[in-house]
Amino acid sequence: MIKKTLEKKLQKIWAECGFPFPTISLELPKNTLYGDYATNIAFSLTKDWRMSPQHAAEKLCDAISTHPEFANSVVFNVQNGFINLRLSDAFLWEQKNQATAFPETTDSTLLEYVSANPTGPLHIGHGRWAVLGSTLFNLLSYVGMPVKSEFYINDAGNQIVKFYNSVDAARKKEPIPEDGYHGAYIHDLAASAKDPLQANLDHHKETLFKLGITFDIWFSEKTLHDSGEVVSTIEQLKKAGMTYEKEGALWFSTVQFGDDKDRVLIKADGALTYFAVDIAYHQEKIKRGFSRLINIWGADHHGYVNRVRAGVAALCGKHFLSEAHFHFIIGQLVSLMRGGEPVRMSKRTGDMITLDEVIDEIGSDATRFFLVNKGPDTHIEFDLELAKTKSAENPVYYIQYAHARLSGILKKITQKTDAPLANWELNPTERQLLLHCVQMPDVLWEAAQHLVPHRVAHYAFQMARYIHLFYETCPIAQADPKDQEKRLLILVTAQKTLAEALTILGISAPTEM
RNA sequence: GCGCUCGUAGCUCAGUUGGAUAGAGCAACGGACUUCUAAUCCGUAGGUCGUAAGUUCGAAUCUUACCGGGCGCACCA
Repeated sequence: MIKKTLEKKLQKIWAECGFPFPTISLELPKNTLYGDYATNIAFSLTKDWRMSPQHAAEKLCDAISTHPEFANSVVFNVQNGFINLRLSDAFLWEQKNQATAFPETTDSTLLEYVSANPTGPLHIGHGRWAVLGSTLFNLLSYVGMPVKSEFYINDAGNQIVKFYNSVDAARKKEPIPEDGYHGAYIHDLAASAKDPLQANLDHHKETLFKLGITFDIWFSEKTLHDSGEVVSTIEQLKKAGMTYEKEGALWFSTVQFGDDKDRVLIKADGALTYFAVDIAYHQEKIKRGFSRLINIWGADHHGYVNRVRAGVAALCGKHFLSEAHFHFIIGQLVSLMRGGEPVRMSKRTGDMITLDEVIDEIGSDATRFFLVNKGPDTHIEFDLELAKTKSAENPVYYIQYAHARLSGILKKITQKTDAPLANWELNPTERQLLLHCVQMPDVLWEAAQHLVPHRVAHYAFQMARYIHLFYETCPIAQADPKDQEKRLLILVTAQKTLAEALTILGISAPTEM
């Protein structure tokens, strides 16, 4: 990781020179003319040092610019108070061959996502959480964080009863209860002898598999009831004095843990609330040894975040109030349009487009890219007609084409590897591409730290841009042997790097298109 | 009404702990295929970063108020 390494080096050397800074953080200048990295440290010194940022930066730069540690690797210059760093070509070549060692993480993470009710088919919103979750999972795994993925199956409770009643009614050719499920799929389920819940679940698995998604753990809610976990969780809360009775119900005072009001655990009719089950579930996760929980939820459940967090904090320790140990990613909903008209997505109407249909229409790669390319906080408006007619212009093809083009060259030209590189000087296009390649570990590490999978998509797109430019302006077949050798090495690196990014995104890297 | 969230180019969206002249794609316009794949590249045009204050060397980013969209506010799941 270049950036981290440079930050540490700078900090160390400045400390030796008598400038102890707690941390140095490098940023990527917007304008690449300034350099590859920059630091604004001088701006924070103006008061103490009683000098202008420019002056302070020059002083700091003097201390390091001739340091042997940076000889042949970094060129410094000061502009507008910023200290700019430019990496040498030799350094870039060296980095290309360096294996990345990501810092070790002690936390063991459980990533729960999708967790759709098995009472109906998955819709595009589920697709979004699914793609976000699986990309995040790939990302965390890639940077060496221990992580397991889990799908929580809501196979108990009221909705399940209503669901079974609906299918039963359909089987008996009776009208479906008012408060039941009225989708057309209910009749399909009724026509089959299979258990309808299991049938839905199998269908979920198939749909997710089409997107290349599998889960480490499928966790059944029913097992929490059967094992007595829910009851014992409530007992535990009672003993801790965190519950009280009011109007015939048992309440949990979650307010003291940041919730805006207290919540019912056992209703006046003696039934458990979903909340009671859910905190038992989350406690169970921690009992299984996970020290960090990440949940991806739809925005329609965001009002639920605080009470679950409060519950977990009460049972398992206040550190779960912190995002570092219990993180929620709230995915905004996806509005599905067809020809400018909104498509309703309710499971109860029957008038819905399923995730399955979307994947069949535009393909897994495009579906994944479209859903992961945007931050989870944005509201996506997705027009199916538009997606179909413009599928050839989808950025995912731009990226895949970049990979295919490189493959095309490799098919025609075989690479000679062993000879030492005769010409390692980089022209701007070559340099841009190689630099971007060796920066991947930094990008992935930071994306993993901030839990922002969409940054991987942007990285891949940027990579494709540089590859196309390289392809257009740096011929290989007709280049002289020195350039050819050098460019082939860059090409192989770029192709491998892009393929890795695509793997994390769960998108195929075709060798021809 | 309260809470969460979003508002950046005509459209869809990036913009990293606050940094240098605000960034892409699509759409529009003009160029580049006798070449390793033109699903590409180059160029032009496009902006009161919702509005108004505040914080400071410096704000799209932080604070407050308002405007507008989405979603939540159950002894449903």
